[in-house]
Amino acid sequence: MENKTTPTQHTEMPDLEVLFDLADLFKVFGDSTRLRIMVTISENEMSVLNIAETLNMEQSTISHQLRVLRQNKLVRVRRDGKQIYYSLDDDHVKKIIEMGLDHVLE
Amino acid sequence: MENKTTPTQHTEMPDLEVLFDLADLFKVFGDSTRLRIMVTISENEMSVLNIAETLNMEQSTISHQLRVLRQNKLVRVRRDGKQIYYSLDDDHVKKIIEMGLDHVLE
DNA sequence: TTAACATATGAACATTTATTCATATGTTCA
DNA sequence: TGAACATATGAATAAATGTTCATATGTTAA
Repeated sequence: MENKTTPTQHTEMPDLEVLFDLADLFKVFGDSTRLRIMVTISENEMSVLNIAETLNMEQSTISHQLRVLRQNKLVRVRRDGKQIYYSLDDDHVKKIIEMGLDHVLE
Repeated sequence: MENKTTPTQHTEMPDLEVLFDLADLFKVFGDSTRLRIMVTISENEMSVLNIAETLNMEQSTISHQLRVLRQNKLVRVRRDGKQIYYSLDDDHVKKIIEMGLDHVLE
């Protein structure tokens, strides 16, 4: 637990480039399809087709968005035969989503 | 072949509408100008012009983005004479940014 | 090898969105 | 009241982005 009474605690301002990267990260979370994918694979890994069926969306759409998630290192990939299974990369990702949910649901 | 075996229920999947709201929230964080504004006013409230000067951007740009932040209840507003002072709404907002920073900086 | 399936990708299109310019609204003080 | 200042806003523009369609790549089994 943190004590909020510290009077003059200044967090350093992150420099410009970091803030651009941060914006890019949040941009990835700022699309409902990607969010739904992340939530869908947050507990168990899933194949691309399985995700597409679950969300009732085109395989192509899911694949495109999975690439975005991959490029941002938010998902893990595992190939098994013809299928490719995706899962959330780490609990960090889940935490970010939950943090946002807290704000939305309040 | 739509026979989906019941998944092991861990956390409940947030319903569709909540995920849309969540995406909208992250969308707000997914712009570097808005992020810079939020970081800038995270410690001390600031007038619009002051923010614009600090970030070296047009007053109009800042004002437009402040409206977005206002509409999403991420900032607090206080008028004092001609000036209008903005500050971050609560520590929740700061937490979300810090959580994202953790991921970006790792 | 070929057929069937699973996934990825490029191009086109439509939609969203951030910024700028010009101007409106609102406030203070002479 | 009017001038000067601070902020907000509408319209226009340009850039970014998500989805779809068609097709390519990659894998397995016959």
